[in-house]
Amino acid sequence: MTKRLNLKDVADLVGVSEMTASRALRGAPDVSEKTRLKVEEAARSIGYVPNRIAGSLSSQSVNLVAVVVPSLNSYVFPEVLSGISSVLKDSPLKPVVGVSGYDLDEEEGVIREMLSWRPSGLVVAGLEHTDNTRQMLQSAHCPVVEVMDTDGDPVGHCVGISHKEAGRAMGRQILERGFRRIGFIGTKMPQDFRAIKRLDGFCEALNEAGVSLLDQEHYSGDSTIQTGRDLTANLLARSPDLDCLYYSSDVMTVGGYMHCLAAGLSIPTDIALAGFNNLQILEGLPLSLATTDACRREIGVRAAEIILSDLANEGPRKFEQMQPKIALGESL
Amino acid sequence: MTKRLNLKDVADLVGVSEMTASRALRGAPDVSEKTRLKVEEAARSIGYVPNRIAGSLSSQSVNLVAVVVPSLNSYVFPEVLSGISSVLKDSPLKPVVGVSGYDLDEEEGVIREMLSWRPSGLVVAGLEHTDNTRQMLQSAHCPVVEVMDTDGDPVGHCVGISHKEAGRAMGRQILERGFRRIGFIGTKMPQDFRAIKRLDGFCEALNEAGVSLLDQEHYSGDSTIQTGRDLTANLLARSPDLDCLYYSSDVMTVGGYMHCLAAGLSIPTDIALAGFNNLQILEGLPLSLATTDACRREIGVRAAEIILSDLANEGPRKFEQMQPKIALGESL
DNA sequence: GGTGAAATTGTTAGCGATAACGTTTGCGCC
DNA sequence: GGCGCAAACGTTATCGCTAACAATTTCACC
Repeated sequence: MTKRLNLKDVADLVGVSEMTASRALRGAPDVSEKTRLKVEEAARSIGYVPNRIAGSLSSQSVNLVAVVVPSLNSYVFPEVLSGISSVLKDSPLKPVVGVSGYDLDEEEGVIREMLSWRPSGLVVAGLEHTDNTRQMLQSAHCPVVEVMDTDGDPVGHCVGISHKEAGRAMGRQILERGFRRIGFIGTKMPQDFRAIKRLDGFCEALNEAGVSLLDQEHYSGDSTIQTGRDLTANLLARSPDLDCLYYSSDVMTVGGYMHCLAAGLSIPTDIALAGFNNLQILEGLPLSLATTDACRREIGVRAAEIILSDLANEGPRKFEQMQPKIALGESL
Repeated sequence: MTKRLNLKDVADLVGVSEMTASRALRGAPDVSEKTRLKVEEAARSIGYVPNRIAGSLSSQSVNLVAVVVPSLNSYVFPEVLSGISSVLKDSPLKPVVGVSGYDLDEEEGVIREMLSWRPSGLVVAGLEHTDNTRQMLQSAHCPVVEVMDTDGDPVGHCVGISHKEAGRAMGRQILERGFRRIGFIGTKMPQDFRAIKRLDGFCEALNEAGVSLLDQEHYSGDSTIQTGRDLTANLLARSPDLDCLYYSSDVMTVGGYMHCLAAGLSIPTDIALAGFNNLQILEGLPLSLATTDACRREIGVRAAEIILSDLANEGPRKFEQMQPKIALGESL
């Protein structure tokens, strides 16, 4: 193991002060071109990597934006991330991801960990948090954006869609198409607040038309095609007279579709299917499945933009509600 | 905006020294239970979040493990991450993810950024790096594990599978089943080294039997079902006499399957399909598709274990080659 | 009560960089 | 040559915390 390199090593090699070396490497002004080149060359030659821990402590600024999401396996959040990254790419900031596992206590821990690095911004999925988390977000010395959901009481900025409204809209579409014997397949309730809200809105729409949910199935953990297929089989075995199924996620809907393919059910004649999110996996299927676009990428983009603008010029709290679009496809 | 809280605020509130407060909050020994409780209570009451930047600078240790992967959209790496996380969960270390976008220059930047935070360990996917990256990894003052691939010359520890061997094995299986008119669909070559290696091995196996690849299609960017479907359609239109297709990823294979469903082709009679990775999306399909399990989770687990053990007791460089298992399914 | 060792608390000195301000150098111009 | 200003470079203090060591308190036991 060789010596740990620091700025002094570079400075000494060139024969300048640490300050000059620091300025040169950061591209700060007040350094002659000649010196800058010498310093850069020296740093490269010995393989110096600046110590951002020291730099950040000294400058009281950290070029990171914390992003806390429930899961990376869900096909949903990578796209939000991608939106965030695309905006931050043109800034000095970098996203750092934390995963909360759909657990508010774990979220609290992850957010505490994140904030302990004093990031320049924090993006967190969802509006539901523990009291401690809310206090931390309140007193965080950086812009905070709560994303995905607008049905609730945000602590910081907020960008998302109304899941309740999304559920209601899909309910109306389904009714409008004449379906009346409707089932639901979704995540186990305590875990996914947005899925609950969609189901709430969905049921409201049905109730307004005097229709009620006939049957439902729940699961916990990440959504998978297999789960969707199995639960669809269960549900249809138990309630064979259902004519339409609403799923809390497209992944599950695809599973339902697979069940239908295997069981020889035709869609939407035998059974209609509708999901949520407008995930990429829907593209390329022989049948286009009904879904609601959750504006995931756009939410990420706006979240990052809000952080940048708040950092540039602290403005009032923003609350932006996007309008998710239903794609009816051929499955309704 | 309220005052930025620091350790002194907590210490003053309790009436102890910063050092005692620091020890209490870190759970360090040499603090009376009574004092510890008072300090913890005080910290909670004012909402103090420790500043890990300062802490890490002072203690010269950072409880982070950097993980650099090409993409988070690919369905592949989240599972490696999950393996890493499951192991680190029982340690003080936390994973931090960086995304290199299948670009070695970007990888260099991401790794430099990561190392500038002086992490306790670094996991990076792949053995191919720029010269600068290799130098950085060489002189990094933390354990480095290169994962996924064993066909090459690792700088640090290495855990993975031989993609060349995996390709060869699948080639043999395909030949053994009597297919001779074989096509390939994969990522554009410069981008994905492991896909190249699989194709190399695959072709070697064919050549040994006097068979050669009849046709192929390439794409760039992330693998999607749609792309798989489109390229399969293209390829079969151009070379209708193909009897078997090998894909560089299961996602693409699923796309191929979807094309067959839509085009009324029966598998494997009309056309046989084989992919790679053994992704979760294969589960629940009406037809089980041939694939090779890439041991993704297990690789993540071992990588994290190696970091922990290296940290505990610097040992010799490790090189671990896992044996991927072929699942023939019903598509060959 | 005095003693000594253990338990607990405090003090000092950095960690490696940068902000802020001070000093020197370069150089045009009278 | 000397003045004055700007560019280039250096010095000092500090960011918030912790390692290492010093000082104090506690307390069992004679």
